[in-house]
Amino acid sequence: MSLRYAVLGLIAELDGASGYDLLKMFEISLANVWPATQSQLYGELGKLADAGLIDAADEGPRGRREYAITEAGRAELHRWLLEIKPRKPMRDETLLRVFLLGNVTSREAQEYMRAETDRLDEALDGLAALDETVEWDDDDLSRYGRLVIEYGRRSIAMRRDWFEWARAEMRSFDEPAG
Amino acid sequence: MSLRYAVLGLIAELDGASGYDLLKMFEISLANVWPATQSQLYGELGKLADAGLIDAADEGPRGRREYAITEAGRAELHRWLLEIKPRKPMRDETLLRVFLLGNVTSREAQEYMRAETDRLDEALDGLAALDETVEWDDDDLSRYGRLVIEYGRRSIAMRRDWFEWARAEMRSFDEPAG
DNA sequence: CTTAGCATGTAAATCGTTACATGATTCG
DNA sequence: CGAATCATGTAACGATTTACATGCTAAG
Repeated sequence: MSLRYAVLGLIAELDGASGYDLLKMFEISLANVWPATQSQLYGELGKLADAGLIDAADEGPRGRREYAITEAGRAELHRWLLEIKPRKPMRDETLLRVFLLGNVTSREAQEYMRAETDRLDEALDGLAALDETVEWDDDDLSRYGRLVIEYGRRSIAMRRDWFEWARAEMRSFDEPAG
Repeated sequence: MSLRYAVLGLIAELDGASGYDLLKMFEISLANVWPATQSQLYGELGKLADAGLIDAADEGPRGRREYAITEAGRAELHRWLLEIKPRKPMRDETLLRVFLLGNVTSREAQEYMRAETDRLDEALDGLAALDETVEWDDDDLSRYGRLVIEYGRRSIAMRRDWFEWARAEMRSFDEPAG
């Protein structure tokens, strides 16, 4: 159900947005936190309107249809944000690989870890460069968005350090058990 | 497609396992990295067998059917582990909430962050306690599993620190922009 | 007038979750 | 025998991905 609230939340912050607007918004902001395709988005807009959580305006210029959040929508969003606790474990494909890394040779496994460390180093450099060019506004989306970006940075840094540490650990796997 | 390789990888490491065995294995090991339901598992076993990546033995005692990985399966697993790079962004419901936190009052948002910090502190305590009781074997699954557990610990610690930091940042949102 | 960008939708396939259904065997 | 555990499967629904299909409008 999370996409539903991602869409509802974006409509609430933009107030007056078309499916197309939201799609662009997803690309530049939510993409790394909760990706969504165009198909999914338009489908969700229909369901939200049916549920009375958003109002759809009549068709404008190019068949454009603007949506605005209703009072019921605001209440539902508020409830979801504060009262519903996420409890589903996140899927992490990289970790799944590490978990199964006993299926390749120790040499291959360590090389894999080294490549991942390098990749994350590059990602960190990229983020640092980005940070110098982006200008941040003072609206809610930008302010909370900045916090999420910093989360991303810390997350990458942690992964990088872990890969380096884990690779060192793996070197001891070759030695006879002690 | 990841579940496919999770199952294939587990069969490779256990060599000679039933759907039921794999299900139990998922619960105690992979659950936090790649959860799967019983339905999904049995479905995947059928598909893997159809694809010739695993061999199904005849029905044993209670309708039990043992699976073993084939050479083709090993090759495919090896390829996936080392050559396929994960590129899909991970979905993170908590981050989605933070992103949309401009939709509640600043007070509510900060209280939310504080609660999350506390929750993660508890999780860290729980992990520390667990670490003292669990005994680790010397097989691949245990060794790589231990690395994954450490990843989990670092991940939680990072999240905890970030929530604390972000909450402090949010206090400045109330002041007039500078 | 042609292209790029705006704008919306539908179809098909796969993946994931929940629930239901059934039967065999072991242990007390 | 009755309960717990072993063991497998199916049905239905919702979420996600990919691809296709269509038309409008602004700018060069």
